[in-house]
Amino acid sequence: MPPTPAVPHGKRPTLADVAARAGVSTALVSIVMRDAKGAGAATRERVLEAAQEIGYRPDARARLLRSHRSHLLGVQFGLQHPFHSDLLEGIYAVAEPAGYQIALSAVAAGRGEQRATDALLADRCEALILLGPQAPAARLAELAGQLPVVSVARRLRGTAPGVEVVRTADDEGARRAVDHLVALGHRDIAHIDGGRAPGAADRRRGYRTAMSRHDLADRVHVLPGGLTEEDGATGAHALLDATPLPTAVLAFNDRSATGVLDTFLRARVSVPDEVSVIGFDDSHLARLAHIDLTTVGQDIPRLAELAVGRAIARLEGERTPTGEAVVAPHLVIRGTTAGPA
Amino acid sequence: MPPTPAVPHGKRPTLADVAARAGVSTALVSIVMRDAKGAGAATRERVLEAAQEIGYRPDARARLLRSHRSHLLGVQFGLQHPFHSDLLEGIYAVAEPAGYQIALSAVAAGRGEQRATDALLADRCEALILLGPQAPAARLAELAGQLPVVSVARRLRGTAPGVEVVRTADDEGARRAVDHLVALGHRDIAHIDGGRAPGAADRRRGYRTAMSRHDLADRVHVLPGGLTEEDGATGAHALLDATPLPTAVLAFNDRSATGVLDTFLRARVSVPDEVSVIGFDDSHLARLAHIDLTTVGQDIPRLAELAVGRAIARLEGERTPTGEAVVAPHLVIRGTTAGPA
DNA sequence: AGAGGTCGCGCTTGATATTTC
DNA sequence: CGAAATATCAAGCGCGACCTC
Repeated sequence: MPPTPAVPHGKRPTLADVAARAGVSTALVSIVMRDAKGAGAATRERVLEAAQEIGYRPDARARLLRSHRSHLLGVQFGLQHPFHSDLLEGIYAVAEPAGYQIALSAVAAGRGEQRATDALLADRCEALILLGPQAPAARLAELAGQLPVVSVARRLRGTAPGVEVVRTADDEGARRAVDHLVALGHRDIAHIDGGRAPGAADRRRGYRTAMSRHDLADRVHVLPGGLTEEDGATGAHALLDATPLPTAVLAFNDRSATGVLDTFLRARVSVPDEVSVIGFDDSHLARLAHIDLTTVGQDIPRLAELAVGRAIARLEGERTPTGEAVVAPHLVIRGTTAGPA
Repeated sequence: MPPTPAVPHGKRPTLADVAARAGVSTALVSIVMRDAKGAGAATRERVLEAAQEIGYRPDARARLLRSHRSHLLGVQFGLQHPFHSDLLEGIYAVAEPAGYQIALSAVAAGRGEQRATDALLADRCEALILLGPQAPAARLAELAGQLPVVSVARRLRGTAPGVEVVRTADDEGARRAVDHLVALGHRDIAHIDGGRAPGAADRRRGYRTAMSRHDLADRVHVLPGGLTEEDGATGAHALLDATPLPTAVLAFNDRSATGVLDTFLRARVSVPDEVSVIGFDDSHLARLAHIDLTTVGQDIPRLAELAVGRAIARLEGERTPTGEAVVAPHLVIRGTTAGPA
């Protein structure tokens, strides 16, 4: 037999129940539950005890309905993006201490961004934080007309007025990677890009610019890619087919770089002895001892802090968008890069 | 200049606003917004138009507050578990067509399961679906005393009355893997286990049982592991150090198997020519062309369907827990297994 | 300062009133 | 005239802001 629950299903206790049990008014219970001032120490204790006994929990919805502020930040994220998971960790860590709750809405197969944001709006979020949104700028602008919107990791210049943008300096990241390789003595550096993924265009541009700056414009070699391991593997195969091999490869991200590493291993091409490989993101993957990938790290805690901070700033008085917040990436040198043979 | 929003910040339109604009009562607007019967076609159109014009959206919270049913399923998941992401996709796919909304609450560093479930309860979820919960059985029983609780992918027998359990037959999965290897001619089959991870004990047991059934009890070799790539790599190194190498390795999951593969590649041990490797989960990773991992697939759509189904069944009348729902896994044969040399 | 009373947030939901054939 | 279709009314859901004692 299951243990007798303090409160059977379907009969959730309310403020009034606690009040009755403690022999006080509901208003007082409300005060106590919110830790507001206006209640004596003795009563406070009695109320808390009564609440405990009957298993009372404040109803968040009723609460939000009544108070004009909801202190709710809606976050849209992609279920299949580990990078979004990392950002979410950071967002929780910043938002909750600041007194804001997070409402999550996932983008998944069969559940597009429109559905995700609609759910968030219906939940009365005060602001939206969108991780790597793919929606057209017009849609973002439309949302921004209704409430503060922060776009993380997607560049949007001018086309979506009112949208706050928080992103990594992707071009600078690519530049740092190229600089590092050139410093090691590389000249033939190929780039397997990210196609139409957020940030891909900037990384591609950063790569090109950096190559030119080192007088290597004629060595520029961009291969079409994407954001998965498979895209990296495909790119690596293309490199193997077209001899000679470059001495270094800059992949769009760590997942792609992993595909590159794997392909080279199978082809008996030694990394970093024959070819150096650099990733992007500094994901958990890159840090694993047996991958040990040199990569461009995004400052995830900082991105999360900025995203939440911008949203809150807009909610708490700031009228105008601050424009872009661009966070510098940093190079993390590990074992997949070395001087050319 | 940003486009003039239909509704400026902070003045969210309500039913009453729509009613005033359409010249009808709020009750009627409510009927129209819910697509309920009781409104004429012409009025319906007029109301919808008015709602559209002023950018009205129903307030989900007020709605839930008023109606006795909330049709809200709370789902707790781990941010760093790709397997949970896959399950979530399935859960969305089943729940929304059934008329239920999903409230997400993530477990992350600094945000434990208690916090996660508390948030869900405060949100007035009608039932809880917990993905791979690690909380003590007593806590789960306590929750089950308040509302229907479904635990996915964690075994709980007897110790947590009232909790519905949906899980894969992990022991059977391990058995199928061993059977496959034995059929190929393997006898020296090692198992790098999952330590204390959910399902690890069952997989370990399934491995042992299957080995015994094939009269290979004396070849049983279990190495301590875990659920990450690193754990697999560590196990593989241990195998390499202690000659002779087994002819086949069963890893706890695909991530662990990836670590094993990588380690063997680096050590110039050919897979599957010298050693066969099997994973568990049939994650996206395993399917990648360049990994091509033989693995034990969990039936994610079925797990999701059962989890949501059980929760809804309990909400819609069924009084008693149905006990465990155990889903059969299936072997997915790819390129990392072959006969021994 | 500590306490209670009251109203209404935005919505749904019976019961009730008005129409139409 | 009565059933069915439309529309309205009024009462809260659980809570917090504000007022009073």
